[in-house]
Amino acid sequence: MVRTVGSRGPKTMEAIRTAGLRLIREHGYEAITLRQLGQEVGIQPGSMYNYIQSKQELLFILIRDHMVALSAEVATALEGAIDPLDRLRRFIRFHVSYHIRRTDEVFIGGSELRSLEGENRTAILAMRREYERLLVAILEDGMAAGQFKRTDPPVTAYAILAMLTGVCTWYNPAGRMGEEELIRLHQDMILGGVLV
Amino acid sequence: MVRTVGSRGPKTMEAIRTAGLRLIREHGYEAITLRQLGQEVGIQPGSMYNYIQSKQELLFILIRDHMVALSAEVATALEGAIDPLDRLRRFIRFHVSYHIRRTDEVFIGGSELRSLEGENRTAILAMRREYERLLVAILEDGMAAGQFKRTDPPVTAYAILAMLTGVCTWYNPAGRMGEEELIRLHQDMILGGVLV
Amino acid sequence: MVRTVGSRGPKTMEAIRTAGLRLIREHGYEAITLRQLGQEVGIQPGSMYNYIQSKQELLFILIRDHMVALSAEVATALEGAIDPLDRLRRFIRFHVSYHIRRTDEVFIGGSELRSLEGENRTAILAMRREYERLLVAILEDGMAAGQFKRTDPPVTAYAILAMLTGVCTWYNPAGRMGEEELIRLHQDMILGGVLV
Amino acid sequence: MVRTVGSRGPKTMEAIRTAGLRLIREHGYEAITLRQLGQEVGIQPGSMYNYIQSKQELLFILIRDHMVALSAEVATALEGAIDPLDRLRRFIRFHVSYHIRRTDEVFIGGSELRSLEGENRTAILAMRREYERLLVAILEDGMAAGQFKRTDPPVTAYAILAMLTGVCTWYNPAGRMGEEELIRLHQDMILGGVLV
DNA sequence: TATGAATGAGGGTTCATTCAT
DNA sequence: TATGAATGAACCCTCATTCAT
Repeated sequence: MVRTVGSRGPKTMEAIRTAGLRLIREHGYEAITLRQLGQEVGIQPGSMYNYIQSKQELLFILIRDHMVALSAEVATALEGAIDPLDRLRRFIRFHVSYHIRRTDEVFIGGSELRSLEGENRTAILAMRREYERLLVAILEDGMAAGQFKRTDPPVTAYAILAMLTGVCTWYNPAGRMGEEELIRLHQDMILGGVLV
Repeated sequence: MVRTVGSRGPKTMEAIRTAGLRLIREHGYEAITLRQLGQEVGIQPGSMYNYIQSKQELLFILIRDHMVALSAEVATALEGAIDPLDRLRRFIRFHVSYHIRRTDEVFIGGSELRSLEGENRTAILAMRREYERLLVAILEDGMAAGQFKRTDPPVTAYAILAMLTGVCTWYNPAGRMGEEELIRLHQDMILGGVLV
Repeated sequence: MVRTVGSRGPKTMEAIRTAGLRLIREHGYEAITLRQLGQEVGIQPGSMYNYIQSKQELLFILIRDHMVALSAEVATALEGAIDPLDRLRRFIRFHVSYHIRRTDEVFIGGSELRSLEGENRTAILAMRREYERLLVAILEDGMAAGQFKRTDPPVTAYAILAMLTGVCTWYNPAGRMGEEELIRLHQDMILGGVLV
Repeated sequence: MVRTVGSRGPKTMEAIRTAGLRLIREHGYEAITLRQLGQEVGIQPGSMYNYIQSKQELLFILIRDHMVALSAEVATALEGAIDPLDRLRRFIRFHVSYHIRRTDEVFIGGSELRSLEGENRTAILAMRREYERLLVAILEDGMAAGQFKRTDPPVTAYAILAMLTGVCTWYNPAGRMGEEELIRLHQDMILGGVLV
């Protein structure tokens, strides 16, 4: 759709990233072709190789950059907070906020993991585990402090992450629910459940 | 790997389904080839066309049959229950149980929706909406009865479904947590949250 | 269209011939499939092999039978005629008449010759040459008798045959010109040309 | 056979056309494969798609270009001639001459029409009708002028065209009859018939 | 005789990738 | 940097043919 014809230099790489994110999100990594991508960007397929080494590398870059940003931003979001309950609230706020801001990256980062090969996959999985560990640690701390019910922390973390990450698949920013309300709803659900 | 050599007739169709589910789950619909599938089943790729009309149709059949089963079984699971709280507990139990029993179908049913074309996609989306409506209705009833907190029912339903459906991506039946415990954990989380 | 479902025995062979003629004429030998043919006849493709040895053999049979009939009938048509002019008139009458009665055979006999392999092709070509020789002989006799202009007999024969055979590609029996008139027109053209 | 190794750019397209004409003429459109064609041209089958959109389009291009040339050249051939008899002589001369110069195009243009799909076929048929109309008009004019016998002009035109077009199937330029003699023979046959 | 399932070869076409210009 | 032409592998799918039942 958006076709930056004749884009040159650094702008081209940016155009490749943007178009790549959108196309892969929409059709999946295996389903898209470098021809499609080139057309979207406004260059010939062969020219793509001035910017990327391979289709696989493009996927890796997109996911890795997203994971790097996620790690950096979550650190900022939790900065200074010590109380487990406070940290959990902040974690939820950050995660939801990030996931509706960068829907494409997040979605791809989950669904296209299986298309990553060898070391690429290993590297990303390590970063994911690190991120998950943050939540597990919060839960453990909260349980130790007697604030949270005693459960299996990793499993509870997975359940929570599944719920929080889900927003990137169905949340519509133009819909009737605003970001703030969405965050509250998730904080309430996770902290207190549905019961009155 | 498992090669049902010389499988004939109806057995072959069943072998195609089983191998198809596993392969698509593992590599994705776009990534697998009918050669792979044929090899797994123990027949030539062309012979597949005695059972399916196209690769696309195979995907559709796999997802559709899963949705049909899901609809039928959830009805049984909720049968006779009237109290919204009871219905919610049963819904969670059923959903979790089904999702760890039929991991492949469930995973594919979510991740490969985008590979369905035209009417195939429309048909499946309709069935999904119908299923989601069940949970929305339970939430609405419970709120009306004053049992559940007042929230946006569809959004809450999406959040809950995301959490429950997540089990198919990470739950390991051979791990230290049994099915019953997993169900309880989810019932507790959804009903009462993490707070003490 | 006409589907003789469950046809048995000798009727089946006849159905194969008829359907074969129509389909090959319409789409060409290479373009049709035994599946199409089977469907038209009302049997499975495999069952065809109870009647024919191969697709190639079917083509051969269809063309050969047509050539045999052509040879037999032209002999009858010329029987008793001695005068070259009389023979030529009869030849034209017969050729036109046969070619609008058995359009499919005739058309296939010309256009699908190149699809005949090895000996099959040789055999048919021999029969064709024999048939052409008839006309060449008539022309030679007529020239010797001073009735026809002196020209190259084989070339003239080819030219005449091209004109006469053409009717099977464009003549419409339901159109405004009847068979008798069509025959006269060709007799007149060939004998006297267009000039007054 | 002739392999223009390493042919680049426009030369390749020309090589595809030439080889295409020869192969299709020899084996028929349905019977040839892009692998064969590629080998003849000296490129991989897939590379063909830098020049054509599909096998079907190649056929269309070959036939269309021939029809365009035919139309253009016949106009030149008839230019300035008014007398119907003169026009008819010129038409015969041109048609025969063109048909023995471009045997492959002409043969394909007739025999592979049935392999053209949808609009492609419609377009070519329209061009053919236009060409045939030229001859019909000449005949009508000549009859009106009292020069030609009164007959059904379209049918007579078909008969003449069948004879004239036939040369492309049997004429051998290396044989004992030269082009000029061939033209004369057809002019004489059509104008005056075989009778003395 | 007829069927249904299978084979094995191959057909048109696509695509990531390369490279001379 | 960008292009256009090429490669080579593979993909989905079709088809003549075989054969146990």
